[in-house]
Amino acid sequence: MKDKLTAGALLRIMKGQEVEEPLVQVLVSKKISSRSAETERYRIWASDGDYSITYGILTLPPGKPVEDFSIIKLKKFVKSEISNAKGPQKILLIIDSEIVTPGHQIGVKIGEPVTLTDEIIASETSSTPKVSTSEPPVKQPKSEQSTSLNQSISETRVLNQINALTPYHNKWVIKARVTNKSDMRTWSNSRGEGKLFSFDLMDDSGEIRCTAFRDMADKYFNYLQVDKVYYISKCQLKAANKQFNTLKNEYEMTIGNETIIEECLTDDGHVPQVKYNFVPISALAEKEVGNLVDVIGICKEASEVQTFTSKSTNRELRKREITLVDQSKTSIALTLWGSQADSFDATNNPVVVIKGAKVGEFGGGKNLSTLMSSQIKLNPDIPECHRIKGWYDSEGQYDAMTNLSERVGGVGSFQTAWMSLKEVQDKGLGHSEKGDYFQVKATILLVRSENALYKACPTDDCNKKVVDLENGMYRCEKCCREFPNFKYRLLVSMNIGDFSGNQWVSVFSSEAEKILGKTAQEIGLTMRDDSEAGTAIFQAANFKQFIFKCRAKMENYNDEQRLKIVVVKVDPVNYEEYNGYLCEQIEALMV
DNA sequence: CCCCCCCC
Repeated sequence: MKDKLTAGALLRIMKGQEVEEPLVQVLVSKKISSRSAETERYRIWASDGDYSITYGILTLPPGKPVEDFSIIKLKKFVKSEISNAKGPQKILLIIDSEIVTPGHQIGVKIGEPVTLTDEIIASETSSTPKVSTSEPPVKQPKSEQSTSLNQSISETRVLNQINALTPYHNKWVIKARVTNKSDMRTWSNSRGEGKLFSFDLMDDSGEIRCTAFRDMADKYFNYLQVDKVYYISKCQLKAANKQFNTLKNEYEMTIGNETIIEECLTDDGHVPQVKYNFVPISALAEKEVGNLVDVIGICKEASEVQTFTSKSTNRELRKREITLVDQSKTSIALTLWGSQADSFDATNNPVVVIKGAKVGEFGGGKNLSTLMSSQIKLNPDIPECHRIKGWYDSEGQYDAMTNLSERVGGVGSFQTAWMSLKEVQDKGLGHSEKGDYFQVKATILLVRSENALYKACPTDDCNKKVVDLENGMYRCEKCCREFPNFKYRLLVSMNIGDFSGNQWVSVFSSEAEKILGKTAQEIGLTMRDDSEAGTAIFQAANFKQFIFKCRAKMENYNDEQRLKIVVVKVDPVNYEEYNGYLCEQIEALMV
C-alpha cells in the first residue's frame, strides 16, 4: 500500500524543496475556525508513509470534509510557520487538494510514519526516504488498537478525570499534561533486573504517576515529552507507594502492552500548567530538613559538574552546585544531580524555577537539592519569572546577599562556630558521624615539607594517588587506567597554634595553595628540580596567620582513637569579624 | 517489576 503515497514528500516540502503534486494520507482531521464562509478549514495529521506532520491546515469547500485515512493529492500548498505557546511551529498550508482514494476504502494508517520534528527537518540532508538512523526518532508508538484517540475523543467527547481513576475500572481515557519525566533507570535485584522510567500526569482534577518498565520504557521514553498533552488509556492502576510517591493521588499506574498513548493534537489550554507555591529564599531558613518546596531564584553562580563515587552506595554521582538569589536578598546553594546537572546552562544568570526541591542542611547552613521528582525550568514564561529578572537586572545584581548556606560549624546549636584549639580538645569534638566543624584563628608554627606532595591521577575530577609503575607509566586504581603523566597534589601536614595550644592538621591542595601562594604543580616541579628551593616554599609559610575552618573526626589508628583534623577552608583573617568574636568573649567573661 | 534521591 505504501506505493500509493509519495514517500518522503512531506520531509522534502518542509525542507523547502520543490515537490510535484504529492500523494499523502490524512490520518486525523479536526475542523477549526475559518475566516471565510466560502471555505472550511481543518487541522490535519498527514503522512507520506515515511514521515508525518501533525500540523497541516487543509482548506476545503464547505460541507465536504475529508474522511480519515483518505489519500489526497496536494495541488497547491505552502509551508509556513506560526507561533504558539511552545514557540515557533512549522505548518503546511494546503490550499488546493483532491481526494484520490476515500478513507473508508483504506481504513488503516499506511506504513509507520515518523513524526517530523524541527531536528529531522534540519538534519536530514538526503532527499531520499531514510532507512534507519542511529538516533531514534520521536514517533507515535504502535498500539494494539488502530482507532485514534484524537479521533474518537473528538467524536464522543468522553474523558475521564485523573482523580476518578481506580483499579476497578479499565475503560477510561484521560487527557493530561506530562509535568515531569524521570531519566531512564536500570535496576538489578534478587527478583530480576530491567529498566524503567516514570512520568507525572496532570489534568484539572488532579495528578498521577505513571511508570513504564523494560520494553514499554523503550517504546515510550522518547515519545513522551514534558509539558505536552496526551490522551492516555488502559494503564494498570495500583495503590500508590506513599513512601516514594508524593503526588496527591491514592493510586499510581503502569504502562502495559494494551496501553494507548497519543499526543493530543489540540492542546487548547484547558489542561492546566504546573502551579507553583513559591517560598521566598529567606523563608527557607525556617523550613525543616526534608521539606519539599517550590522555589524561584536567579542563578548567580554555578560550579562545574563534579563526579565522585558515593561511599554508601558505590554509585558514580554527578552534581553541580548553583547559587540562587531572590528579592529577599538571600542566597542559597542548590545541588543538581545527574542529567539535571549535566544539562544545566548558567549563561546569562537564568531564572531557575523548581517544583519540589528538598531542603537540606550542611555544616549548619541550609541548602536545596533536587530529587528525581523535582521539576526544573529555566526562564519559564510566568509573571514571577519576569518580575525577578527585572529586579535582578536593575538592582539585585548589586545587592549584598545573606547566604543561608554559609557553614557555621559548631557541635551544638548553642555553640559558636569559633573555638580555641584547647576548646577543641576539651569539648571532645569529632565523635559525631559526619565530624564536627569549627573555625579558629591560628598561626602556622611548622610545615612538614616531607611527603607534602603526591603524584595524582591526571584525570580532572580524580585526585587519587597513582602507582609509579617505574616504566614511565602511572596507574590509577580508582580509574583502573594507566597514564604516561600525572599531576602534583598537596596534602600538607602542619602544626598550627593559638593562645591556648597547638594542633597538627592536614591541608589539601586547594587550601594549601592559598597558604603557600603557589600551585601544587609549581611546587612539585620546583621540588623535583631543586629540593632546597622547594623546601623554602613550605618554610615561607611559617608564622603566617589565617582563619582555619576545620573538620574534626575521631579515627582509628593502630587500634588507637585519635583526633584527625582536616582544614576544609583557609581564609585571610577578617579582623572586623574576629574582633567581634573577641568582644563577645570578653562580654561573656564580664557577666 | 522501581523505591536510589546522594557529596562536602
